[in-house]
Amino acid sequence: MEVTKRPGGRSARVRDAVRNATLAELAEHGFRGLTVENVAERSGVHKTTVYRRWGSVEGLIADALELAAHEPWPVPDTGTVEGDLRGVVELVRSGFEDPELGPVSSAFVAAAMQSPEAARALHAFFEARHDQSAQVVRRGVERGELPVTVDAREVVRVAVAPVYYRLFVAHEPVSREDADRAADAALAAARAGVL
Amino acid sequence: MEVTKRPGGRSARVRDAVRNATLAELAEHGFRGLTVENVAERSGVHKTTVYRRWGSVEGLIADALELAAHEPWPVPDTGTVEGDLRGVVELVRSGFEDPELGPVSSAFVAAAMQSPEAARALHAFFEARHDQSAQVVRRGVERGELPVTVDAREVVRVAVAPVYYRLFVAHEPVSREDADRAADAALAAARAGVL
DNA sequence: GAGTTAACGCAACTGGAGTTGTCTTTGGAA
DNA sequence: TTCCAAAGACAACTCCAGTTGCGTTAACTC
Repeated sequence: MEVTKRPGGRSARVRDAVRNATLAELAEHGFRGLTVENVAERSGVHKTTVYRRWGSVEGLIADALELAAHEPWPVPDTGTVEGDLRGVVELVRSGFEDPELGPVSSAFVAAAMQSPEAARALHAFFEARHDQSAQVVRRGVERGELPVTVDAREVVRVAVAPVYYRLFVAHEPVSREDADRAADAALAAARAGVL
Repeated sequence: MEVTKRPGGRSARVRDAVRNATLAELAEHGFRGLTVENVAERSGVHKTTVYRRWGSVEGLIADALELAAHEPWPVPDTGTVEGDLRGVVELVRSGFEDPELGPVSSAFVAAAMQSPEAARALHAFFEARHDQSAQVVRRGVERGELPVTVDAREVVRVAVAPVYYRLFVAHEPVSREDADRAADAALAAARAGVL
């Protein structure tokens, strides 16, 4: 994306300013409170510029999302699949509890439900996340803790799904125990050979 | 909710007209395309009235959601837990593929992410759904297919979660096989005693 | 069946999101 | 250095979601 003919200097500064402003606004006011005008004012960039380059709030979010997708994320390494997978799920859960990251992450999910552009960006984001997280499952297979037939990415999906389901669909609280149980369930299914 | 001092006659007609118009608009244009003005015009009710009684688009959705929560839904009865749980998950999956129900259901999920009011309504909705669906698990326990210690509602959650996760979070397609696998995974975990 | 008032209809208004046309700045190439 | 075009700034405008004040209708009460 972003086929800019002038990547240097002012354009780059503007882009960074807008991205940072987007994240800051998102953290403060969430997706509902995100407006192009506020982002423009906060970044010091004129609103017409933001409209022309990003088009809308969804565009802003899609752009910020691409940034986030490239950021590395700390895959746990406790020595056992149980510990690692629990760690991954707990990382997800606690991320949404964080007053800084929580609103931003939630905004991403919300935006993707309304904008195909943001949906594509979020899809790519999770594609990357699944790949990274699947590592803990693959290590488990290498250690002989899991059958070689397991679909590592699918195990990750099944493990984290209940957390997202509770948060964004059923709108129930998610405790640490809930997260652990979800990880354990995915693991049990993998051991039983259904994943 | 809805402490109406004049539940009869005109007020009731207005309420029904608006509810139906909301569902119709939702089915046609989805959550993004839902506006108070369109609902007002379609229902033949003046927009001021809609604004005063429902407040906003989210209010309209929350109201429609309460209706949906009370509607019974066909819990499968195939004779085995496998069949029943697969049936439940497949019912969820196919529901979102349905050109009629799909957009409406998706709109509910989307609205709940932006409005506490809709979130509460959706929470109640899933509370009811979980209760009804848990029946298939309880029957499995009675038949001796599952240990008596299982948390029936939790099994349901883990079973359907991957479908919602794929659809609304990771934005991946969900095949029938994916749905079956999710049901099987929850079942395997239940048999292993982790749910 | 007459009075009361909750609920609805109507029209005019407000505010802010998004657009358009034009001028100015500046990055990059010759 | 010079030049040109891409990208940004600015102001003025459009348009529509949401509001307000007031008149009208029709449920409920006695």
